[in-house]
Amino acid sequence: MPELPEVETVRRGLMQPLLGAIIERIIIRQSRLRWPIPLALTDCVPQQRILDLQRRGKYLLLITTAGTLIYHLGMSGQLRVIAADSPVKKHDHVDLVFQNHTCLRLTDPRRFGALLWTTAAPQLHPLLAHLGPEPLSATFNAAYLYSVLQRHKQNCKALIMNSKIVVGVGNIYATEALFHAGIHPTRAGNSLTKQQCMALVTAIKRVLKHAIAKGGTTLKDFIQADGKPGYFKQQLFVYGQHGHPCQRCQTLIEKLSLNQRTTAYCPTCQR
DNA sequence: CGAGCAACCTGCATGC
DNA sequence: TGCATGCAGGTTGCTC
Repeated sequence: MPELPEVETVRRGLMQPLLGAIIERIIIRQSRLRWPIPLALTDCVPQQRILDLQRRGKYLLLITTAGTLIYHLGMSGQLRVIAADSPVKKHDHVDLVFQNHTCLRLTDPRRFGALLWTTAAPQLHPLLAHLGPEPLSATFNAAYLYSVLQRHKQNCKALIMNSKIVVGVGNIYATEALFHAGIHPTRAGNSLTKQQCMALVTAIKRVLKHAIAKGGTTLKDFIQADGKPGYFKQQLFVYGQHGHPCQRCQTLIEKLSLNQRTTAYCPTCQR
């Protein structure tokens, strides 16, 4: 489900209901996600207060008095704040129950998501320690991207989706950003000029900011914390548009499989 | 070390 | 209607 804009949308939606809430207990119905959910959570989280809600890449960090809960939504994860006694449906794997009788419910049919715990600074956690810069930060700029891409001959789409290079850019937004930058997805990283890296950085930032402003992209099941869909889908130029005319030049959008992911592009606009 | 790709899961659309 | 197939927003970790 989520790329960076969707996770950021979820974070913003959860801020108001969760900040300051005190955890009463955690209910783990299915611990087998991407990694096993640490059962120690049962003892660690009761009585802890939620101090902050942060995001690093696609990871959502629930900072509590005693440590940090690290959520990842994988492909199909959803987080919603609902009444603690709401009926439990299939794939409702974890409830973080609060003293005010609400709960943060994690639902994840495909179970590619994760819920982990650390008492250290979260950025030191093995999953977060080697992540690249945030795409919306000043650290992610043309000079940086050019210097990194110079060292790789892999196709540029795989490189911008590599979280060691830059976090948060998944299949939808990588596809869209390459269109807006006029770069063909199969181009080798080390073949891009400085100007193209500049265009790509600009396009990534623009697409992500725009998607956040629209509340993310709802394809199938993504919903915001308040249960509403995201509205970015209407702004997609190439993702899912193969067979349709390019909005810029009318050439039919094509698709190919790259790094085991479907990639759409305009053969005229992207070179 | 980099690059390619299998694997982890379930649900859904499609075609026979 | 039923069944097989392929595809889906992510990421790690195995091979070569």
